[in-house]
Amino acid sequence: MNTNIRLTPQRKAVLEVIKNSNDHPTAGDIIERLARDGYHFAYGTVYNSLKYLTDNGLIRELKLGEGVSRYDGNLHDHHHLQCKICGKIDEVDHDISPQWLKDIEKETGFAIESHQVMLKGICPSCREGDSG
Amino acid sequence: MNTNIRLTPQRKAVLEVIKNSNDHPTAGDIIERLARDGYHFAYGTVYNSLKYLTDNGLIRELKLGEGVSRYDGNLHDHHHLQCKICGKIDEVDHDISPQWLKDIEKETGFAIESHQVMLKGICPSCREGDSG
DNA sequence: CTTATATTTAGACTAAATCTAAAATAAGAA
DNA sequence: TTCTTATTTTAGATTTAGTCTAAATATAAG
Ligand SMILES: [Mn+2]
Ligand SMILES: [Mn+2]
Ligand SMILES: [Zn+2]
Ligand SMILES: [Zn+2]
Repeated sequence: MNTNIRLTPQRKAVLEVIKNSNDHPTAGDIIERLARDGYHFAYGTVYNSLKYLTDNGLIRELKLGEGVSRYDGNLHDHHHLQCKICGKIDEVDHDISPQWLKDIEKETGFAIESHQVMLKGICPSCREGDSG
Repeated sequence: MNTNIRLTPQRKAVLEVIKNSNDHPTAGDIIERLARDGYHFAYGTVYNSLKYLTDNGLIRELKLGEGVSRYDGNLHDHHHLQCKICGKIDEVDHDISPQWLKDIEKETGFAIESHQVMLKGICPSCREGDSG
């Protein structure tokens, strides 16, 4: 981990946008929000900044299986729950049992370094008036 | 679920390739293997077939956060473990606690329909002679 | 100030997947 | 069978997310 983090104006602006969002924005969302704030950075710069901030632990990159990366300013360990209908992403603070992970390590011989639980379902507002 | 499944020669060939693979191939891998077997289908046909087979429950589509879909002929509920170094994908039969899911439903109000645990780590053969 | 290193920029490029419109195939009715 | 309709395949264009490149700019070190 790099102790000497260099926050250029571009990186700072990207970080701010993410810290001020709680909807796990994509790179595209972030570029839009930057533009709304008057910042017009090159696409490559935004992607480089996202990589830099992720590599330095200031944000988290989420790959929820949509084919797009999302970014998260919430650094606590948590999982995500996405609504199949409206796409809304909710957070889950419960973590899975450490024993479960140990059992899998024993069984597979892998050294597990990270795990992510991706849950899909129907959110409360989409459940209202559903026909299923 | 559709009870009237129509297996065209193209769909049948794609299904065969997946059933004969245990490495969770991508669409690209599948096209390569089809070519090796003498089949030269249009890209669109292979993608359409994969969608058709997935929608009809004959195969599973996996999105492990690589930006590519993989396909799985193993229809039993299971999770996946990928090596950060060589990319190998292993299967995990342990399932997470149903109570854990119920707790999350109660807390979030979501009706959970599916869940996938994605584990990352270092596989046994990549661990041999590691310097970390 | 001068040189080396790091970063940004615009735009070309890539890879995976989807879309389109025509051609081919299969199914159903007479 | 023949006519008609629905489904599927095909080749190639298009889309989307992201990476790469090389020049320009900014920062740091001597
Ligand atoms: Mn989150
Ligand atoms: Mn599997
Ligand atoms: Zn919803
Ligand atoms: Zn490995």
